[in-house]
Amino acid sequence: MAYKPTANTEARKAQTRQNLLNQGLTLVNEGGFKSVTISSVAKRADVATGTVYRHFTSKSHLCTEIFQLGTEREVGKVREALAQQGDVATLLENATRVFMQRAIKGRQLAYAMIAESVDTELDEERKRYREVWAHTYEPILQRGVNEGVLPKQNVAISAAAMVGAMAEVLVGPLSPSTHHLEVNELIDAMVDFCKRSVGAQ
Amino acid sequence: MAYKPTANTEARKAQTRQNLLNQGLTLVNEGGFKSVTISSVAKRADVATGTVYRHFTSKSHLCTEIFQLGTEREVGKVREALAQQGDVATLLENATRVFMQRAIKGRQLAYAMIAESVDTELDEERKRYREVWAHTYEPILQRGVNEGVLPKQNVAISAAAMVGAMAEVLVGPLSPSTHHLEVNELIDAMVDFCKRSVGAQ
DNA sequence: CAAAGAAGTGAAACGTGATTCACTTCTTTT
DNA sequence: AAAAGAAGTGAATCACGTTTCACTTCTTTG
Repeated sequence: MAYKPTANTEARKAQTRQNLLNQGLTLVNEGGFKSVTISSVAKRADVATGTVYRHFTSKSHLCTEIFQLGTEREVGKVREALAQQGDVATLLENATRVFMQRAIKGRQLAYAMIAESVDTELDEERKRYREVWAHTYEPILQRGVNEGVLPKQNVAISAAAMVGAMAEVLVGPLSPSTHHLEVNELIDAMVDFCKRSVGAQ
Repeated sequence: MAYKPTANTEARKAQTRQNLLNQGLTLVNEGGFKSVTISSVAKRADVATGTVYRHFTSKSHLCTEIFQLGTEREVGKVREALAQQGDVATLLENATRVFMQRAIKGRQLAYAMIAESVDTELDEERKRYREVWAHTYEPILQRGVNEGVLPKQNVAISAAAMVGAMAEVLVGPLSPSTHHLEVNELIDAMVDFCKRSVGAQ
């Protein structure tokens, strides 16, 4: 008589869970973490609020996972760009473009992921991911330094600083309202900035 | 019989108001905006919660003024550094050091001022101040470009990016816990980074 | 000093959103 | 098909901080 869900049932449950995360991410996309409430997520995913608690122990837990999902996705894309063949300057340029381009569509998301503060728990997670970001850029910088095409520098700091620079221009003067600036102009400027900042060319 | 407060009484009131702001700023310093509540500020200033509403129409209003107070202070210091005599590279270096040094003691404050999101109203204010920051650095960059010591570039973007870079390393890998890094090492690295990023030597 | 009005008080009302839990529905097992 | 347990529900409760307001205290004026 003892009931154990079959693989199939478990899969369905997992799907609900995943759906909650996806809908949550969508919400962040649209209005940042501040628009994520248990009921807003539940409504989007078309389940009751109580159901959310069958999958996540607390709102913090839910937000943390949403954050991870979103960040992992972006980091992955940048890693991909950096894993290609090519010289340091080119790869750096490509990675910058990928990061910027993706962040611009989905600016709200980028902002939420990089800066928006929610609660202590999520802030901790974000701190961890700052390192992930830095580590994403570190290898290419290190390679550049080793090859002698980049000047000697603390690559960890340079990497973090580069990410910060990109993040800032995304949420700063270039807010959706302020359009005295073409998107491409911005990206080009940042490509130059990033290259110069680490001493490429 | 109609009572009108004398200058003296008004001064005392103004003092209460100022005290609320100062105590609020202290709280931000210690625990970010999230630790600012009407009652925490009131308690610190040793007045009742209701009193706060005699001076500020709402929590948002209070936070906005605290934010302005804190930011104005920092911007002022950097402006001062940039107003000295000297060549572009030197002034830039000095300004970077001032910014970084001040932000490091008072990291929580720096973070709160630059990134911590609180409510829509304050976010608006922060957006305004991002421009202020950018404008603070713009003139020196423009001068550098004019003098030909810096390469042609979009100085507004460069300025914003520089600020972002500094902000990031302040809240990132260099969190209070992570001390594998000397403060001076960090500052030096950022001075180099900033100079390179705008193409100074 | 008495009246008028400003400044200050703080307990209570409110608002918002997280969390709980008794209950229903769906799946599996015998 | 009945029992056992998992998944899902959503109204009710709770937590926590903001805001209000009737009231007290302080200051000024005639």
